[in-house]
Amino acid sequence: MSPPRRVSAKVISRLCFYRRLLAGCLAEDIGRIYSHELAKKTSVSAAQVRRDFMTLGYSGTPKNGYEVRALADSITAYLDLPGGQQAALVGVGNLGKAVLSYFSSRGRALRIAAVFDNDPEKTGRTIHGSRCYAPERMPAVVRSKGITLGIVTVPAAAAQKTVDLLVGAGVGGILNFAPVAIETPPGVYVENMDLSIAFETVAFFARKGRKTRSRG
Amino acid sequence: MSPPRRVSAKVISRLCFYRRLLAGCLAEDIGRIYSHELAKKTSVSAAQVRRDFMTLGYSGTPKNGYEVRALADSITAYLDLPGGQQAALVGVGNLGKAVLSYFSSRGRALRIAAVFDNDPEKTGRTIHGSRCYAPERMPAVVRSKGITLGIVTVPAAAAQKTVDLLVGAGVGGILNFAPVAIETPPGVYVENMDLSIAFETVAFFARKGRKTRSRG
DNA sequence: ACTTGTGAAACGTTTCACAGCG
DNA sequence: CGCTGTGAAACGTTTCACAAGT
Repeated sequence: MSPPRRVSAKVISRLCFYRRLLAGCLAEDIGRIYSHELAKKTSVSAAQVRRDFMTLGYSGTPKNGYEVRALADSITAYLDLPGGQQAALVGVGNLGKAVLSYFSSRGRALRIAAVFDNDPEKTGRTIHGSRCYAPERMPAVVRSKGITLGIVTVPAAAAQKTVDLLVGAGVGGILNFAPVAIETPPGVYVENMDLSIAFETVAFFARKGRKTRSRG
Repeated sequence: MSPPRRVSAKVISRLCFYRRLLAGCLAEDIGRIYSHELAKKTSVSAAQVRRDFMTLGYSGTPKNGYEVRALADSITAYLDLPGGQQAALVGVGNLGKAVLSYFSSRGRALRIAAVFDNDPEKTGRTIHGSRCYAPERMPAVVRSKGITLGIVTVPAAAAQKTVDLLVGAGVGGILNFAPVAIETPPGVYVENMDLSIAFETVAFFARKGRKTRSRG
């Protein structure tokens, strides 16, 4: 029951995954679950599952395993900010629109509160429920809506500039879909989702045979 | 110059990234490059860059660093299958379409040769340059086109069934966008791109301040 | 002086294995 | 018994640091 000083991104990703599974269990009226059952559904080891839960300070019982509802609540208490968090998406092209529609039907904990695009055709309109602004308005909008993270779906050439704008406006995290490495000041978290690299990596191993990797 | 028996996915991802940068260097007529210069552009350490290149069996010279063209060719020789590879994309929804358009303008080394969807409105038509088939035709099409990897952009509920079909048809790798863990027989490589989990993970660290993570 | 290539150390992550408990 | 929680071992990855080349 001694949580590590600094939690790794891998642990956080897995906690997100467990929570999603537990929500499924609740929908099926499963009230209790063992670490090895969760392990099976997530393709990680049972020991890993138990160790991840050490982070939460939530304990199961040897007799009954974990109580699904309490465990899910415990993960949510750990992961979510009580007041929820707002995100901005920048770049409403093909990929941006798809990501937007993917995220638009979410709970209140995490919402895309604004989107930005430099196409005047798009600014002023509402896309998948989010208002579209010109990039110049980023500092003002980010601040007024309390946005804490940015999703970058602009072309590679515009990515660094976009990130600088977002960071300047005060966001603490970036989900970067642009196929370039971006620079941020220390303290700003960056997660890169590079579709091309993922594609090429799978292609390489498709002929070599090797185990699963997870990103998320 | 002793390559490891089994190369990790991380190394492969970085090699893909280096190659892309080197292509940019060639476009700018940069003929030679040092490990620390590449390191700067990729946000990895110079030692890491050099160690990654050990995998290739390509050596630079202490005097001049690496020759860009030769290094890029060396990476390509290592990563790409000489005859190229064909991919199938399954699930032509919002995300599937975006991924398709993202990958449709690629070189000959990696092509989406067929897409599948169970919507009769879509089958028979050509979407972003790829012919759309009904899922039943997967075994035949995969075999006849020599497809070696699959991209899964179907809803979570259909993911495992889709993967089983793909694997049954003979693919050796899966790029999985569905938000579930999928099972595959040993020897089939799986890379998970879970957008929701990435989003939630960034949200968590956006308020905690921590360094970059890459997936690809 | 500047590089590269690399053994060895440092660090991070996962698994093992077992005490303790209902 | 079969489970959880966890110290310790095993394994994987990155960085350090330096010999050697030019």
